[in-house]
This record gives sequence, structure tokens and C-alpha cells, in this order.
Amino acid sequence: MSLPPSGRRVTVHDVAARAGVSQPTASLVLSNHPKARVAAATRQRVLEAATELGYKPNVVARSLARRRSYALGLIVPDVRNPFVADVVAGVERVAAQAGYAVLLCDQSTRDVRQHLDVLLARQIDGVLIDAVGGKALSSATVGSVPVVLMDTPHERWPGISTDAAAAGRLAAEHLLHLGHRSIGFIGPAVDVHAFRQRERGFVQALRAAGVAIRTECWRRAPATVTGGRDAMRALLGVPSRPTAVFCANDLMAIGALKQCLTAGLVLPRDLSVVGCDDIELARYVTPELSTVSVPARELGARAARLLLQQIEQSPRRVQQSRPLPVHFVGRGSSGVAPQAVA
Amino acid sequence: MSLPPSGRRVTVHDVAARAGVSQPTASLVLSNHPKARVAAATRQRVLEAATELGYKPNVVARSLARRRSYALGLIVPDVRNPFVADVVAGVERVAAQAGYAVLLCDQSTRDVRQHLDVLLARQIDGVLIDAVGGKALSSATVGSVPVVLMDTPHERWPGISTDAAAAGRLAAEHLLHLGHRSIGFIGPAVDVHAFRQRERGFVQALRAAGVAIRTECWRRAPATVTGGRDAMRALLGVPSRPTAVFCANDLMAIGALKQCLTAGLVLPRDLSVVGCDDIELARYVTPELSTVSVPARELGARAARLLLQQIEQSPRRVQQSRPLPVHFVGRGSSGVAPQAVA
DNA sequence: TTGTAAGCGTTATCAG
DNA sequence: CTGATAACGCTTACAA
Repeated sequence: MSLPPSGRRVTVHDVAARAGVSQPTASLVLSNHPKARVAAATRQRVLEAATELGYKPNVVARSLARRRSYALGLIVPDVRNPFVADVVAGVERVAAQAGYAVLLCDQSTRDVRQHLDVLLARQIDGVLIDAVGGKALSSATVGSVPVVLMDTPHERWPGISTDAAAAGRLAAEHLLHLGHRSIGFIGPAVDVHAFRQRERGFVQALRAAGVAIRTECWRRAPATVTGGRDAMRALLGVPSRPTAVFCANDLMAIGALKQCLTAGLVLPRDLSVVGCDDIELARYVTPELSTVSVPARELGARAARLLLQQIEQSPRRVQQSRPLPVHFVGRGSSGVAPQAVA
Repeated sequence: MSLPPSGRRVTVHDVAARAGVSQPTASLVLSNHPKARVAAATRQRVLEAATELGYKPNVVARSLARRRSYALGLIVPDVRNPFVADVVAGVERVAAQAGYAVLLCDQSTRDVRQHLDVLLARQIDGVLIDAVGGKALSSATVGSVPVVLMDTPHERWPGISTDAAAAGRLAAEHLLHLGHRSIGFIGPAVDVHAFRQRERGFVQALRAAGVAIRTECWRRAPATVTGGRDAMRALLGVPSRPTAVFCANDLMAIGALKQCLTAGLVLPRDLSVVGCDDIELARYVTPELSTVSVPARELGARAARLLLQQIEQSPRRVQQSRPLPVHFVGRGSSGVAPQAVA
């Protein structure tokens, strides 16, 4: 029946030959171009030939000719952070449904610039960058490929953000409402916008309430579980320790929580801990983590959609969308402040 | 100084022109081919021209010509599972260092076959598939591209696995050693080799010890936190419930643990729970989760290396490597069996 | 050592 | 409606 061309993969050429049409004609019907004006009979023959031969288009060749790769770059800080994994999942879904491949780039491997170089060389149609440090972008060169930033507002490129300042504020208001006045903070030193804003929003709300910032209760640590744990260990050592601590993300908060338990504290009686992100596991630690819920998946999905829109209706002006709303989720790790504060 | 070709990206052609050499010559030095015999002076000129123009190679064009894309496909069940995220991180690192891009494919989006079709059309140089159900592979067609499977032994393709049977066995031995005789299990129904083997190893060890399998204590649920939670809820309802439960992964175990606490049990006094994977957060739940440590990152890294090896020294015979060792980690969620068992 | 010519598999632009 | 012909940007013989 079919003539499997020895060895080689079957190309449009083979299909055309078998259907008895010219190669470009075959191409026309196979890439079912909207304005493909081709006789029904011919189209039929071509399609038959294609299925008979088991024709699969070569996307690389197509990319070269069309100067479109139908691939997206996705640069993230660290896939192993559950929040980031959610973002990735959101991106992947939207991209796949639109027929785009996702090239995953983890910053633990190379820095943003290097990743961008690689991605550009691969002719990706657009790039998504999640939570990158401010400086890393300034020197970045992307030519004319669309970029969409996640949680990193930038004058040059559009982006989708979550309402990080509100997240900090909500955490502060919650703690203030519970009567806390001696409050600590644990966050990373990196220059990542979302983290800074979370901190800012937190600080501003405290200030607005007339609560003094105790600098000795402000701790910097990597945004990881162990970072949170270590920072909390240090924090528990300061004289007249705070009655509540806000951590810049849930991983840190979970580490901090654990450290408290290890130190024999009873939560939230002795100390309130509040996180940020609301990763799935936040409600599975003990006590359950009070936190600010941030829509990670949605962040990824929206960013991906925005990018696709940029790519496909290219020179359209992009209206800056408002940040995705966050909301506080009260659980067991936070409670009313101890009455007696020296 | 430089002549930035209007609009267009700069190509080898531009570089050649500027250096006053033929285009293929420029290509030769730029793709620094090992056997590129080209005069030092010429090479120099070409390189200068390249940097002056800011030349970046077009990987798509190169891929078409070389019939090699320097890209890998990575198909995973769900990036949001921390174990999987670790695997992904391992793969990404190795691939990036070797100059390969990683196309991430999540099975929550499409099934394996569909992902494979897309990947093949993109001319990827190889595919990594993690923990796929047995049937999904049988119908898969990949032509001649190398495939490496993770935790999914298969007659047709090489792979790297973790010692899943040992994992189950270790969990069983631990519980038996603690005196448990009435033991339950929570695992997914899916036909994924690693899960099956964990269960098998567990069952065999129990049988070997003469412990009867109580089928009413054998629960199927999705391999997620909520799956584990729901299964445990059901399990707590059975008459004369088991004194210990093994969960096929840590997510399920964490869900199960939580359900126990919610139900007012005191662990490990009332019930012992053991997980499998040893994700980072296992030691941050309360009580800390006893589990079997499985080297996720290493699994990903090894698989990636094996795949690269297959790609680069293609027809070399692949020696099947032995499974990656696992080890038991005793923590607070498991303890000696209650003396009195009706 | 270098340049010429051909090709990788598609798509796009034209005449016929 | 169809079929040459020419790109797309790079690699790779093979001559010069």
C-alpha cells in the first residue's frame, strides 16, 4: 500500500509525489491555511496520501520558514518552590492548549541573562519571567520578542502581578487586630519586587497603626524552609521577643513554625506566625498556617495568555491590568496577643 | 562602526560580508567545528565581525541543517507534586549544562501520546518520561528518537528507576519491627510502576512475616494530599482499625496524618503513619513524617545523563543500571504498636 | 585554506 | 486553482 520512504521521515515532498501534485500544493493543504484555495478533489488526495504515509510536519522547518517557533520561554526562580510549581502549571496549561511548547529555565542553573540568550537563539516567540531581581532585567536584551513579567512591574515590559502590598497589609492588619504590637518579620534579602512589596505593605500598615518597627526583629534569610527556620531560631534569641512574626512566604513560615515547636513554644499562645502564598501544604502543618492566599496558578495562566495575545496581535497596545487580588486566610498559627507585654 | 542590518537579525551572511569572507567560511569558524581548518587571521576577522555586529546564531536554522534540535522533551505526571518538581530540577540542571533545552510537558494537560506527537514534530533529540502508566507506552510511537524512562521499567527502552520494592519493604519492616500486626495501606489506583512496586514490596514483606492483609484496610485514592486525607477518613471508620498505615507517597501521608489529627487521634500513640519519597516538607509536619527517602533529584539527573549519552553516542549498547537505593527515615509519625489489640 | 553549490523541510510569492 | 521558483539561516561536501 503505502510507500514508506526508506529511513527518512516522510516529508511534504513525499506526500505530494504520492498524491500526484506539486510539493507547495501539498504544503498548502497540509498546513490548512485559511485562504487555501485548492480543489476539493486535490485536497482529498493529498490528505489521503498524508495519512497513508503517516506524515508528521517538521516543526523546525516550519519555524524557519515562518520565523515563528511556537515556543515560549519560561524563566523561574526555582521549580521546587511549590508556589512556583503552581505558576509553571498554569503557564504550561495555557501554552499547551494554544499549541505552544514551553522551554523551562530554572535560575538555579543559569542567570536570567544567560537563559535569555539561549532562548533568543532558539527563536522563541515570547518569554515569561517570574519574580526576577530588578537589576537582572536592566541589562537584558531581547530584541523585539515579547516579554511578560510575573510579579515584577517594569517600565519596559508588560506583566501580571499579584497584589503583594495588599498581602503585606492584610497580614499586618490581621496581627494588629489580634492585639499584637511587638511584631517581627522574616524575608529574603533579594531584590525581588513581590517580596519587597509584601514587606512594604506590611511595614506601612504597622506604621499607620503607630506600631514601631523593631529592627532587631527584622530578619533576612533565603526564601526557603530552612531559611525560615534559621531566621526564627535567631529571632527567638532576641531579648523580649516579638509576639508575632510575618514571613514573606509560606516556605519560610513553615520553617519558622517548626522552629518554634522545636523550641517548645506553644502556638499561637506564645507566638503568632503568618505566611504568604497559601501553598497547598500550608493547611497541613500544625498548627495550620495563617497566610495570605495568592493565586499562583492564575498568575501563570494570565501571564501566559497576555503573552500569547502580545505575540498574536502583536503591535496592539497593552493595557496594564490591575494586580490579582489576594485574601487573608486565618488558620491556627495566629491568635490574640498575650495580655502581658512587660 | 558596525552596520546593524536594518531590522533583520544579523546572520552569518552579514558577518561573512563584513569580514570579507564567504558565508560558509564564516559559518565554519562560528560553529567552531573541531576540524575547522581555517587561517588564524581569517578566523580572527570573522570573530571580530561577529562580535561587532552582535551575531547570535539561529538555533532553528542550525537544527534544520544538522537535523538535531538540542532539545529534550520531559513528560511528567504533575509538576506540582514536590517529588516531581525535584525530578524536573535534576533534569533541567543536567540538560542546561549540556546545552540542551527542556520542553516541559505535564500530563495534566495532554496524555503521553499527544505530548509525544508534539515533541516528535519538534524534532527533539530525546525524551524523558517520568512515571507513566504502563498502557500509555504500548501504543506510543517515537520512531528512532531515544527515550529514557524514569521509574518505569520497560522492555523497549532504557530507564533509571528507584528501588520502589525496597521502599515498600523498608516501610513494612519498620512497622513490623515496632510490633504492628494490623496494618493498612493507602495508594493510588493508577497503573504506575513505582507505586505498584512500593505496594508489592510492602505486601510481600508483610506476608513474609506472616501478617494477614486486611483488604478492608487497603484504600485507593488519588496520589495527592486530599486523596490521602479522604482515604484516611474512610480508614478510620472501619471496625477495629489498623494500628499502622503505609501511604504510597508523602503527599498522601501528609493528608492522612492531618486527617488523624482532625479526628482527635494522638500520633503515633493511636496510629502510626509512614510515607514514601521524603519530600522536604515531610519533616515539617507534626508529627514529623516517618518515610522512605527516595532520591528524586538524582533520579532526574541520572536519567538526563543517560539520555544524553544515548543521543550523543547513539548506537552504543546501554547497560541497564541498578535501581537507585532508598533508605528509611524514622521520624515521629510512627511508633510502637499499642499493646492491646482485642 | 577558502569559495561554490547543494540541501535541510517548510512556507510564500508569484506567474501560468 | 495549480505549479515553478525563491526564500528561511545554517551546515556540509566538494572543488578550486
